[in-house]
Amino acid sequence: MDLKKLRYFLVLADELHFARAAARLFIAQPPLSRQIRQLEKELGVELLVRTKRTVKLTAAGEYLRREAAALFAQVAALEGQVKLVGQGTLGQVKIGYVGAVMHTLLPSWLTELGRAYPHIGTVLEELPNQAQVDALRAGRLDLGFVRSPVAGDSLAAVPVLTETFSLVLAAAHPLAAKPDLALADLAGEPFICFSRDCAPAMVDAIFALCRAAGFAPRKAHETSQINTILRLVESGLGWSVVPSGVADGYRLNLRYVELAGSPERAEVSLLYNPALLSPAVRNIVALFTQLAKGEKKGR
Amino acid sequence: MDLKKLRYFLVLADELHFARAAARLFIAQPPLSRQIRQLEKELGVELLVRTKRTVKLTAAGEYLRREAAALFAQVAALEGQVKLVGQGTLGQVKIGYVGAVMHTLLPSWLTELGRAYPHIGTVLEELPNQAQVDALRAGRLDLGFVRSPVAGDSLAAVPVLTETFSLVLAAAHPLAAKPDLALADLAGEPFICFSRDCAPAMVDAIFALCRAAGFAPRKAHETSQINTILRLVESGLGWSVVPSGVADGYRLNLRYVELAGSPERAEVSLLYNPALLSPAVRNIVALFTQLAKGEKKGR
DNA sequence: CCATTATGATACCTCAAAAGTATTAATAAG
DNA sequence: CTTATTAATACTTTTGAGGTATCATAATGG
Repeated sequence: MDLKKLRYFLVLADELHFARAAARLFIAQPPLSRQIRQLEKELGVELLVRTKRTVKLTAAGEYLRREAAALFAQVAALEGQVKLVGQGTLGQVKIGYVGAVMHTLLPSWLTELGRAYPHIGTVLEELPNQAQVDALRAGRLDLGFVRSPVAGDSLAAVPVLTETFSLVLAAAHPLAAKPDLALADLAGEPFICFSRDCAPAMVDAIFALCRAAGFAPRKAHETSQINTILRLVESGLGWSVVPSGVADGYRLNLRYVELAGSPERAEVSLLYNPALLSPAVRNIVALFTQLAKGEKKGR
Repeated sequence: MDLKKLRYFLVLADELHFARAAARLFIAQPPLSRQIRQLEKELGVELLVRTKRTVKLTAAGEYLRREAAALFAQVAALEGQVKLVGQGTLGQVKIGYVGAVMHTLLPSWLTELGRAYPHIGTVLEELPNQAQVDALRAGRLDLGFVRSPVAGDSLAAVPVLTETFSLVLAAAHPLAAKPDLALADLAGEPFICFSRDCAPAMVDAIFALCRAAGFAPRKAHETSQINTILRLVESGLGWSVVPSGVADGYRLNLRYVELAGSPERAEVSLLYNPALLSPAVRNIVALFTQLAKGEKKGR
């Protein structure tokens, strides 16, 4: 069964007159007669009763007429949707992210994404840096928000957020009350450290900050999740240094001291695989690059 | 977009190899390449990335592959269903009936219909005789259960039920207590009559019964619904004669006396329009004719 | 009742497009 | 550097869809 034959049948079912239907289809009457008979032969069913100079649909014809119309609607919808996928305005995009960005730019950027491309769906997954890099290479992920720079060759990176670091300390800690609290004050205190495996560049930057303050931190605990670091700090188990942005995200009993004086910065980049660049991902990268420019200007 | 091209694409998307896909489609490789490129041109979208000796689907290709598979499933289902409609095992049939048969054979016959043809749906409508005849002629109805015989030329009738008549009287009526109650006893009493317009043959038979008993009934009230007749009789407004079958249907305070002695009979026929005979209706007529034979043998 | 008209079917021809064959270009592998 | 693999290209063949002319049949009008 061919869509052309079905289209012919639909017009004929509408006109119930071979010559008029053929005219509407811009073909002559005999080919129409033939196509319809072929369709009937294929289906093994009479679709029309041709009698007494008048053409009438059989029960099977009525049924086909009703259902075929629905089928054509679906085909048309499918064609349109494939075009939209090709243009990158329809689709599903898998996005990975490090936990911290959920407290900074991700929610508002996803809102913008929904506004700009309402028919693009997202699958979101919080993942450590390296897992995202692997997933992007393998095509299991379309986009990643990672702590940059990453070693990833073959992956493209767009810096989207640059943050200062902040010293963080339990509000209940004896030193928290000190007005001009600085990094050097914590030289002897236990340090809660982000895992170097997950974001080496960021950890290196934090250690560089300490070195500039004249000491090497005493590493007491290590974890790969910002949330865990802050909970440990709040519990009085030590102090830490985190990107300043997370201060807004978690409402805990903590004292933050921004370390804006030093040149060290924590950077988040948007990562994607240029070899597997779908139109939707291309559009999103463009949108997010634009948003990143706005953020920088906005500050 | 053509189903043939779509089928080619589906196989290619499955194989991701032009030569193998072409072999599976029993065509040579160049025509397949051409058809796929035509499909891409029609849709205005790249469906495949042909690079590095390896073929890969784009996002649009992935989308089309998924949706096209569903589309083919629908087309196959449609083809099957049209065939079933042609065979008369799928469809919807409009059935009219006079009220009385709802208390005799209709419920059990519809159960049998559901068992024999589970995919045939029915639209049931209680209608007087003449309305059914008109609707059958106009094609608004496929089948009718009527009091026969009917004047209807051009309609085919199959007798399906022959009933004796029963005299009916309110249980509270003075005469109801009489043990050997007969028609002649009611000569002077007011008679509740079925409308002759609706089923002339049946009313004529009832009057013939009275004439045989030696009197002409004194018509007090007239209605076209059995239910109304029985209610009026129960209220003591008069007596009537009805087909015996209805005695089982209505549980009212009535006394029935079967008039089996006379040759008069009430007959129900299955009526249909042979000019508009769909396969489903043909099957149902055959089934019901069979059931009617069983009923007759069963008695 | 016959001539006329309307309508779908049939016979035959034409042509476009789909499929086939041979070959090429490009790339990966040894 | 050669060989093998794979899709694309050029060209030919074949199929089948569409066109024209005509026929058969049934409704319509005088």
